[in-house]
Amino acid sequence: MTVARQVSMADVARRAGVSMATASRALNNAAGVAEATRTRVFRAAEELSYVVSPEASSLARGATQRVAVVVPHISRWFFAGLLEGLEAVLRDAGLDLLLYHVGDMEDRREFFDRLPARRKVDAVVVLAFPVDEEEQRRFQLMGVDIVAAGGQHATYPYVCIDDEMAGRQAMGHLVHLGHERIAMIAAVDPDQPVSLQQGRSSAYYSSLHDAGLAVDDDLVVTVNWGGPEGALAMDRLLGLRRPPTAVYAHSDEVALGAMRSLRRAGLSVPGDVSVVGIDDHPVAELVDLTTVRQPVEQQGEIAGEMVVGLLRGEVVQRSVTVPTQLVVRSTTAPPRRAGPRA
Amino acid sequence: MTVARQVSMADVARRAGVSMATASRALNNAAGVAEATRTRVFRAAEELSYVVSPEASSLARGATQRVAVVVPHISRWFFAGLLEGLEAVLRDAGLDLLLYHVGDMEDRREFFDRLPARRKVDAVVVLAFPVDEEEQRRFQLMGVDIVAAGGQHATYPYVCIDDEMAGRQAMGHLVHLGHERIAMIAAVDPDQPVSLQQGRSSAYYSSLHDAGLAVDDDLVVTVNWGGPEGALAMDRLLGLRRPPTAVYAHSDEVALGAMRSLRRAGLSVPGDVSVVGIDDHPVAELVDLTTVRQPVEQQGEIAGEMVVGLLRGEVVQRSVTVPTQLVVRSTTAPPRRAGPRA
DNA sequence: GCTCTTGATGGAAGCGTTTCCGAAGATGTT
DNA sequence: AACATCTTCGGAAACGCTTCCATCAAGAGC
Repeated sequence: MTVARQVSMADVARRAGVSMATASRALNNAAGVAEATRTRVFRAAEELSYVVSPEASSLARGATQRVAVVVPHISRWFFAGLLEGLEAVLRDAGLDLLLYHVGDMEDRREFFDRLPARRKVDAVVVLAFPVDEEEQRRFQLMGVDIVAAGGQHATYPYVCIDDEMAGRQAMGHLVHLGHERIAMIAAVDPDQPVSLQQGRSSAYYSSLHDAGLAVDDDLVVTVNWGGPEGALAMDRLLGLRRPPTAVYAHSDEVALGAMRSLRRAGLSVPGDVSVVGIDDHPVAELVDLTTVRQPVEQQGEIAGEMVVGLLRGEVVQRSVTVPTQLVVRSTTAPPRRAGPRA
Repeated sequence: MTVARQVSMADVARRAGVSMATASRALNNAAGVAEATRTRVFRAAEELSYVVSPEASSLARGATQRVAVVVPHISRWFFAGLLEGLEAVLRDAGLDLLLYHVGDMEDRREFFDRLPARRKVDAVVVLAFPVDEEEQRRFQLMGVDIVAAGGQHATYPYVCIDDEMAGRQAMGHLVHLGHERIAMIAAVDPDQPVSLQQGRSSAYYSSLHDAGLAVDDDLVVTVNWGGPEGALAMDRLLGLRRPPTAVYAHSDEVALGAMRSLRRAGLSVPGDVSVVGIDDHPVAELVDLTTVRQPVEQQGEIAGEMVVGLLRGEVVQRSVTVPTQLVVRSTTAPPRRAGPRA
């Protein structure tokens, strides 16, 4: 694998018959370069297939043109979707995206220890996790811009959905159908210090309250995020003396798990019990799951725009909340007169 | 957001009472530094909470400690999984990961034009897409190491599964159950020049052949990758005078789509028709889909190890093929004596 | 025709490391 | 005691670019 000697800006300048200063200005489309000169420089660069050394450029300029993205889970649909949106706008803006997976607390410590290495990036966007005070100080110290996505944040600009609202859309649907014994399967991320989606839970209680329905503590079960965990939760609910006629799951993945338990128990959905999720995960459409849609890529894009704005020194909105929307498919129906067979 | 003046290596050197040369050597654990001196330098660095400037370091050293990962789809499970594995080993090796989404041909051109900007990365791993000759030359020109994952590659080291084998495992299962009219829903990526997963198709024909079964062209339908597309394909198959009693889908997502069509048509799975996929997507478990499992994260990890090896100048295996495994769940069963009701 | 702007250009000083090379002590050999 | 060898260390030249500042030429204004 032979590598031609890297052609440097000096080569371009020489070929174009100008000084390096001028070559640099021309190449960067900076002001104060005669049009003819600029063209000449560009041609020379073209001919030598020259491309600037980002290292040198960053070093001299003091900005890296890179932004770090910190995610707790890479392959979970929600995060992958955010990432996709984010990448698109960052790329359009000529920014490179450094990906960091920060799963558990250990990773987190390491990340804050090692990585925010000075000047590695100009900004970082943290996806769906809170940043404690000490960590905020670190960020501040390294002087990077921060934006958060997928969860609201006190200190930094953020984009997210209104979880409470999303939850109420799901619950409202169930209530509206006439359900009175509604269960909630709440999902939490074991590796995160706190849940960012409190709203999803509180929506349950407020909806019940608004509908004049009593809350039965047996009907809410909290599990770690994930399909199999959702199934476990459903098993528990099915073991109740009076099982629910409907279940509200914090996410589609959890809902899917619940449906599996239902299926294996020989119960029909929505005949015996209705199920509603949140997210509108691509598979929701494939299994005809009623859910509340949240625009995922769009959130990523907005976060991206915030970063770009910040980097340009513009003032950006402190927060934007994107709307969610109930999508009724076929896992929900009015309750049986006599509830599911117990 | 006030930023303290960046402390440089000169500060550290001064504080430790040594020259920059020595400080640099000490910090890099290079040979030829007295133990006492090294300790002193480290302490000074610690006290000043010094961290090297990656830009300057790269510039001087000529290596970036960064690797680019090029993916055709970020949020598709398979790629996200690869990414997850890859990120983990790259991170352990102290390498940063630059993410590039190269969806269609347009992106691709842009990528090769702009991004391989000299020195942005030390290596690139391309996920599941072929690299044409011109593009190979570009790579060579920029002198980076390349590894491929999720598809075999003629020129670069790669890691992948044996698609033919995976397909045969799926088909073999169907044949073994006694099916004789087996359909195939082949999935292709419209944005990619060629399908990297030819083996999945050829397995169909060879399995049929081995079983002494005739091929009926009506039974194979090719669609773009995706659940909804799978559903369409199934609709077409159901329209046949003699529909299949089993379908082999190129992926779980496609299989899921097919199942939706089946369900909507009032057909039961596996009662009326059996369905088998490939991948063992997390939801496969939740819908009890029979499938062929491929270790996704592991492939990412292996690709990562290859990169790390290459960067260390070691010789790495030209290719590694990870094993797949049939996972029988409940979407497959022997055919009805009289085929599905038409 | 002669200053005054204004616009285009070049010189050169950084940016923060790494690393080649030589200097100096320290150690070991006869 | 003189000399060769090692080890440890400092000086200084890259690395490839950006940008401040000065210079210079050419129109503008009188």
